[in-house]
Amino acid sequence: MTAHPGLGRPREFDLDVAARDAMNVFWDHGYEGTSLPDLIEGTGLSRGSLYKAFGDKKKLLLAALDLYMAEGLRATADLLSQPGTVKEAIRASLLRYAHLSSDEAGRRGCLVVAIAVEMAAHDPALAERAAQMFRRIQQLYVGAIVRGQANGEIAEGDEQVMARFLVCQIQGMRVLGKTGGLEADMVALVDSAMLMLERN
Amino acid sequence: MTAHPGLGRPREFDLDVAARDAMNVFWDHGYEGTSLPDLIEGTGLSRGSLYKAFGDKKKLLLAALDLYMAEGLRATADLLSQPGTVKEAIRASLLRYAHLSSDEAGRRGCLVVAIAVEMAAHDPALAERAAQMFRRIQQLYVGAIVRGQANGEIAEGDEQVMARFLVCQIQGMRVLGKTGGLEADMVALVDSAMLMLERN
DNA sequence: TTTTTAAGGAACTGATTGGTTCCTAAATGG
DNA sequence: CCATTTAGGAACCAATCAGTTCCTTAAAAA
Repeated sequence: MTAHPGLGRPREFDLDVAARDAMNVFWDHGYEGTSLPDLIEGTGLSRGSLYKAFGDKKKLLLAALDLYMAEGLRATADLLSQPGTVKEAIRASLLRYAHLSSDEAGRRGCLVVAIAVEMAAHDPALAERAAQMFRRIQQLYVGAIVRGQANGEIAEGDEQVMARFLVCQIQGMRVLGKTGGLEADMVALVDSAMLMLERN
Repeated sequence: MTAHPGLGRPREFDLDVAARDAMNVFWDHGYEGTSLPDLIEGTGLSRGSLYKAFGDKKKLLLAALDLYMAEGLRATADLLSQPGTVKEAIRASLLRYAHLSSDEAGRRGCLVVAIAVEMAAHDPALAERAAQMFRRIQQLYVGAIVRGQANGEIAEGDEQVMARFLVCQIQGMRVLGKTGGLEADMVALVDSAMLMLERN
């Protein structure tokens, strides 16, 4: 779907750009709340082009979701592999989520959370997609925690449970941020969660 | 609107029952995902009766939300005021949320979270309603934490931050539960969160 | 019984929904 | 230059949407 077969008129728009534009529309209005005219306006494409490129509305959401998840995972992975102590790296990644859960960004919320809350109960494929995202973030933190435990920075304990706990805290911040919280309050939540790594 | 003025034909259905029926519909399908026919089927009422009693779809959602929040707050308040140690009471209330975030109940999720995620960014009144719910749960936990600190059960520390932390953990569980988690995993999250009260 | 009030239901509105199907224009490979 | 293939857009589809209006029916108060 991505590579041009070489024959016939080539696509005049970028699939990734279109998916990203659609992502922003779904992000702001959810799935049911997004109409085809919304997507047309957001991408600047026509109905025909959109359907030819992505199939239908649901498949377009999946493409947008994959883009969103890949970028989110990359951002967290980058922060967790930063030089310095492991705890500093973990805190930095949590502070990013705190920032994303505050003020305007917080009000906008997280696309994965929005789709999980809106659609997971009715759409097993989307539920699995969201669960996969949560698991992957968890594994990123598992890696950091294991490193921290190895060098004595982080208390012993089930690394899966500790990582899952951080993921839970992150998703909680994203929900609380929907009603517009101050970043200072979110940072306090991060500091509370960091204590878990001290003593477990 | 609740009390019958005494003149004219009295209402043949119970407002609370109708609001509760509507609550279940919104709960399962969200706001945008709920159509008027859905509400008619769910309540067993007609369009005319529904609009005469509640005004419009949004006001019906508010009535349903108020019912949901009142019951949720009462359940948590009850568990927190149970005899025994304060920590046992807090744990019991968190275990209730863990149960509500597991398996089928988890997949169904929380109406307040659903509405907050779907509508808060676009509807300030609903955002405030959800924020109010989060604040009230937080204050319930503040009361318990202060009691626990007074008798030495719970570590010293900012009771508002500690309570907010628990609320954040609760909302996180409800998000994770949307993709269908095991209750044992949720209980492990509760135990992790309880550690916060030990040492802060 | 009469008057007053509102419940309940049916019919209808204009707008919009997601989705399909054309047709024309254009860019490629041969 | 020509044949092939697809992009892009316009017109159109049946279905459904939230919401309104009107009318009949029924219950209470006087």
